Amino acid sequence: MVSANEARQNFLLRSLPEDELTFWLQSLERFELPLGLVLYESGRPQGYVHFPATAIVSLLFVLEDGGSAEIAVVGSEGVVGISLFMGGETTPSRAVVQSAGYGYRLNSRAIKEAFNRSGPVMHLMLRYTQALLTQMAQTAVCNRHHTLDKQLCRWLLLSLDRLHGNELVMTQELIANMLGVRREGVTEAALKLQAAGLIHYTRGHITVLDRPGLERRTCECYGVVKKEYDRLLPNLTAV
Amino acid sequence: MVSANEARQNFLLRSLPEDELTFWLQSLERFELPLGLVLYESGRPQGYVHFPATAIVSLLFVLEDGGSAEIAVVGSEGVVGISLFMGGETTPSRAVVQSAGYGYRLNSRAIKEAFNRSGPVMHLMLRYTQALLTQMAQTAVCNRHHTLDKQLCRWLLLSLDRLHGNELVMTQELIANMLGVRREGVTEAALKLQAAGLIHYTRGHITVLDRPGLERRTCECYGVVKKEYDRLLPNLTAV
DNA sequence: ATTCGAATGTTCGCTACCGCACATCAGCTT
DNA sequence: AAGCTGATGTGCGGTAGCGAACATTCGAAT
Repeated sequence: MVSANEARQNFLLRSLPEDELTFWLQSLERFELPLGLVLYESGRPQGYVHFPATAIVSLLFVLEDGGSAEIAVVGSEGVVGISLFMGGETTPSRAVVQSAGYGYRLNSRAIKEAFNRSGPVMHLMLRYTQALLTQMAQTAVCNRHHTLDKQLCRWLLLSLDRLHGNELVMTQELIANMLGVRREGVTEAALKLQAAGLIHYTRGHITVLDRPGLERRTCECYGVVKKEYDRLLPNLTAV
Repeated sequence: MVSANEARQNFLLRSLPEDELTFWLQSLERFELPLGLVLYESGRPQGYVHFPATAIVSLLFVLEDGGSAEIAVVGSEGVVGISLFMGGETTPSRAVVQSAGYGYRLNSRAIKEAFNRSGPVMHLMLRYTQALLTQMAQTAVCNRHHTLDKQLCRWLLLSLDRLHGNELVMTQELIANMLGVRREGVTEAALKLQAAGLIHYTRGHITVLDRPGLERRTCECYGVVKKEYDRLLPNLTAV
């Protein structure tokens, strides 16, 4: 059993109609999300949707040869497991905890019932899904056209937006997996950003020193996605 | 006014409950889709959703510098304009007719009403949306990891699946825009495929000679997407 | 304090693709 | 049948990122 105030740490839960939230509290469970936990594996049925509170979850597509790429990040603004209400039950993607924390989970039956029972719940989830869709699409374009430097900036900013504070616990190896590039490439890009005074890092910790600087250096993709999230999910940033 | 049999050229329309389809027929309009027509421009409100019958529509993301990348293709299996029922009204993407033909359009109010009125309609549209989402995500990974050769194969196959016949009317310049690469790169890749006896082409026309060969040469991305479409949209291929 | 393993830094040759310039050519127009 | 225009072929130097091998160093554990 979770309190309403706890649940409100997540934007979607906070945006539910009052009576829905109250009803959900019966089924919501707090759920720890340690770094690296695989919430969903490609093609496997999912028992729960997860609403991150303090954690960040990456959605990854994995290739046969082990290559991978992050297609979207989900933090306290969203929900992991949209295929449950979209009707597909599974997706070909993997969901991995990228930044440790906790969240709340709701079992598959409860989310489906709520989705089908309540128009406002449905519309909220669908607007979020559309935002997620934009993030995925913009990531695709970014993969095609932008340099690793800029993509790293974008990635840092996306993560930062989903965290409180300005420090990421994250090795370059993991970032490389997310971006679908070589670790050495990340090292090189990170060195440049550090030399430019934008970030500082030590093993497994990245501190953002100059956020506006990062925003100036990143590609337009970050802004496009952010703008779309703000448009589709009003009051998202007004926390 | 469109007849039920005409409308059934599109998979989603064909999959509607009988009474829904009958009701839709009042509002459906046949709509010509000539090559290059821009159905939606990024960020512009959309008055209609379009159900292609014989045409193929590309969803493109366009960058400030004019760079672009196709994030998904929609043919007679789908619908263009999901943001109308997803609730966002617009998307940051552009929809362009990639292969001329026609389709049926339904005004924004009618699709929203149907979506909200009928559970089966909603679930059908959402399952399709999830399939589309998979296509987008897999495209993102493919952009990152696979060679132009393989991507061209994937692209040809995706287009072929949405056509009757084995000839595409399409210049290399356009394909380059879709894939987000240089035209010369497409020329080079196309030459290889032609040399391998898989395709034959003259100015603006590509004929696929050896489809199984293309399937052998493409990356796994094609198969992943196809499998997911078949899973989410049963009876799609049983035409 | 030492040790050890994981994280980071560095180098090398290589490949795919870019951007540009230009040559060629098919097929439509007149 | 000549001419034009858009489509395709080709060659160039340049670059970002790859893959592999290796050097270094932080910091946690003993």
